[in-house]
Amino acid sequence: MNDDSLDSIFDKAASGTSLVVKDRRTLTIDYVPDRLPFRDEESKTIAHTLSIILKGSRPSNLLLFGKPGTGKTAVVKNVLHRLSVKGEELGIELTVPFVNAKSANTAYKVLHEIAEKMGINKGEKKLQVHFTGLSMGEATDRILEFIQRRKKLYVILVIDEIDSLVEKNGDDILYNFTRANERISTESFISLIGISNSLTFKDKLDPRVRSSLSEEELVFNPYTIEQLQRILAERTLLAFNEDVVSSAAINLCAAMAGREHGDARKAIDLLRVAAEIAEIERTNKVEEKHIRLAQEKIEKDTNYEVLRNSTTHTKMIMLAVLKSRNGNTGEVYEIYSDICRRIEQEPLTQRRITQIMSELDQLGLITSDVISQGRYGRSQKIRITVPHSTVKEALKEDSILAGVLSID
DNA sequence: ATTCCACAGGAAACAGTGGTCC
DNA sequence: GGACCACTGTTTCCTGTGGAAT
Repeated sequence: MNDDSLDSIFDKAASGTSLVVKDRRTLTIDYVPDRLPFRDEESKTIAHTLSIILKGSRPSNLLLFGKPGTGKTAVVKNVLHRLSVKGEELGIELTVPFVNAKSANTAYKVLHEIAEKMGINKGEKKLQVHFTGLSMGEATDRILEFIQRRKKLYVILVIDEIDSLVEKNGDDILYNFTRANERISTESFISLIGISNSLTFKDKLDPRVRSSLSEEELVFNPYTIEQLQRILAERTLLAFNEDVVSSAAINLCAAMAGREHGDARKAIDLLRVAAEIAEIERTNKVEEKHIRLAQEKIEKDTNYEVLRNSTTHTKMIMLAVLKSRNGNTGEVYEIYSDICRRIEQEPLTQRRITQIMSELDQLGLITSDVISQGRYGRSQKIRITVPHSTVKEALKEDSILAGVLSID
């Protein structure tokens, strides 16, 4: 590629023009305001439940279930956006803090995030919830005190990925919030919307929390391939220049994402990466081959990034699995310990290694089958599921491990 | 039927860090 | 400045497990 073409690429980037994409943002966000992600029934049910708040001024809680990419979050954001507008028109003071429990991955962080979103931390110093230093009880008290003092404030607290919060931290925080209204003596109140990827998470809840939290429940089924096609067609209209994306490409994209639990987010991501590939090729069409290349690229990039950003010990375990002959837990641990010795690092305990391996399994970087060898014990047969070249490439970037890799 | 192996994985505790409160 | 708090990563201790060997 000569300098002229490089210049023209930068010029185009600076002017924002592209042969393919006209609005890149609509391919990177989950939710486009005022466009329901083809979940009319679900949207109406949620709106109906929340309308109680406007009409009758009393709290109501709601639980939503569904696999990732089934539009739960988008629907809630959409409905809440409209509710806020309506509330404003009616002169009702409404606040809708939205917390993702996967990024705020401890109970305390959730409280901190709520305080941030509600603007508590910008107000009176005595009520602020700093990101550490307070007890859980004190942090909860401050939030409730803030709500109490506002006399008539309706809070609709949305906790996304609520199952991951409960799994890691128990349901204490949910207990506190579902009971909070008993402690508020003014007209203010809190309603709770929980969004969960797992249907079974309710079983882990205290019965009192379960009964008040699941006043209303809604299950989001995976999108069908036809629905995915409609979603993609609509995004294509918003994001791409006219006649850029072939209908065959949209169909393939929908079919690929449909195979994996009807994940709309994945479908849109696939389209975005395909568009990037088409742009690099400097064509003005996104076709089936771009979708297939995008699928490969996404898989490779994700694995590579996960590995590259892992700790040195995690990388050493991957290397040990790579080097092991039969992939038994014992053998892998021995090889790992040997690598540690060679680079003069203290090995972690076998218990910790088991834990890291189960994390790698969840990430899909390795798989393990339990095999029983009778009197010779039970073990796991561990295999790497990503191309070995990807693993080596990612490991090479670690200065500590580069030496070990070059010897072998 | 019992023993025994080589683990898996839960629970609790600990160390170190970084923070607030009084 | 000492008491207290939460978080992350780890270790220690312990119980449970499937099936070949005895």
